Amino acid sequence: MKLNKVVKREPLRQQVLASLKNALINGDLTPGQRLTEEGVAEFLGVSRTPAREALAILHQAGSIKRRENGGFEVIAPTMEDIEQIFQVRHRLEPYAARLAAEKVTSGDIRQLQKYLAEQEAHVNAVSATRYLEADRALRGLLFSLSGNQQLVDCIGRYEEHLQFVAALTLKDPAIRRIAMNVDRPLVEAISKRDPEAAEAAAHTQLEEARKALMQVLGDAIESGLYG
Amino acid sequence: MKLNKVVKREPLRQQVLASLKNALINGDLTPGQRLTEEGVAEFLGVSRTPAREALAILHQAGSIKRRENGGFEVIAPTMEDIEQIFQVRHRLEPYAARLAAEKVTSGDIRQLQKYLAEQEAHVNAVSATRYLEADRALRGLLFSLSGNQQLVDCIGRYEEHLQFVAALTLKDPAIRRIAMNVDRPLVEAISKRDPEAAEAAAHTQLEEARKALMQVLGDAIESGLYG
DNA sequence: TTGAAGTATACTGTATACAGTATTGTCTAT
DNA sequence: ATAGACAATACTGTATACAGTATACTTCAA
Repeated sequence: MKLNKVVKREPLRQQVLASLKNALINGDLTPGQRLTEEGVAEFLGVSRTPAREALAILHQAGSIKRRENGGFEVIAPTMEDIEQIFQVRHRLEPYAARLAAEKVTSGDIRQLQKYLAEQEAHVNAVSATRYLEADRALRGLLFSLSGNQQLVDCIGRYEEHLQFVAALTLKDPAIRRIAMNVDRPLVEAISKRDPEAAEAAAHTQLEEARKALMQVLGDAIESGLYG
Repeated sequence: MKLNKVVKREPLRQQVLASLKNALINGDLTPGQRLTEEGVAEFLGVSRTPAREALAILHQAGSIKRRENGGFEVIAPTMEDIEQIFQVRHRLEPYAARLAAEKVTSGDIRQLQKYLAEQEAHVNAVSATRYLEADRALRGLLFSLSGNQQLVDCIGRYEEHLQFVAALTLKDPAIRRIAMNVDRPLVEAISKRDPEAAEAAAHTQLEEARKALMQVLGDAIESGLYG
């Protein structure tokens, strides 16, 4: 039997999807922006088929919505959406943190702290990119430590809707510093394998995050930069 | 200006998707079963394109998974998956029930009770179809009464994974009768606008449902009818 | 009988063609 | 100048063609 090729060529669809997701996260695609199959296809130099499929997946995931007459547009979460998402987060994420604290291994703890250090290192940077990457990595690991894949999937569902607003919020180093102050205790509680403390820290962290996001979103809407 | 046509023709993709979803729910497609673009297309008399898109959506939703070498297969939730889903349900659904009890209107209550009566009417029927329809309708309404669309979406994420096993479980009228015994108090608590009682009833209901599903799934796996 | 090679088959990924529809811009007649 | 008709444009929905690849099958040789 022949071995599989080491290089497994990714379908174009996946590459297009990755491009679009990336653009959504880093703000190249802003809420309200129009997207058509042909436009995406042409821009990325592929045919309509993979573009169409990537858009369908994004649509299914809720990151974009169909326009009245053709095309899609990037979703612009309202303040109400954000409030509702945080209600759900309060139900799920502290629970995930608790489970993680019960199951975490020493290796996991090292990795969590590595991500945290990575955040610390970029907390005052001009660009928030590296900070955000470390943040996403840390959160991803933390949730997966819960050992409950269904829980991770549920959390993943709304994460994407938050990313644009979160990135907007964390552009400001001052807010990053505040965020670190509530991230540290969470990692610490998990490192001490203290489920109660982890759950409490997750609640605190969410409350801070909610306040910051609502503030920034409110300002953005008011100044007409959004919506 | 001309009025929009009243009849807005559904894309084939949607029809294919609906067919497949329906087949998943009522057991025409059983876990482990193979699905190919061409097979679906031919069976439903459409070209590969809409079939492909419907499959992509199902895949994205997690109802089917890609096979090693071509095609998809219907997902077969393991006992662990079900346990994990119920952990999530315990976090979300009692909360949704609580919110619903706080916001429910008299009209909603009438509708809930109508669905409950519909369930009662078919609890001993030979086919579980009508019972299941009423059950889905009731749950859908109940959750949407929470007023939190993000919460509804999260709940919707895993619902599909449960439906096959739930349908299998509720084939047995005896289990349907047990289910009614825990459904009634929930609707009652909401009708009384009692959030505490609603939350508690939802927990109880979930615990009963979990036990029943695990039992049936365990038997099915043991007898090799599944997996 | 068995192993190896070559061939047929089945399926996906991708591009492209074509039809249908809504919107927009333009031209003409009044 | 303006209303109304008509053409151009911009999309999506759907079918289909074609290439690439993995699997199964068959055939031929030792």
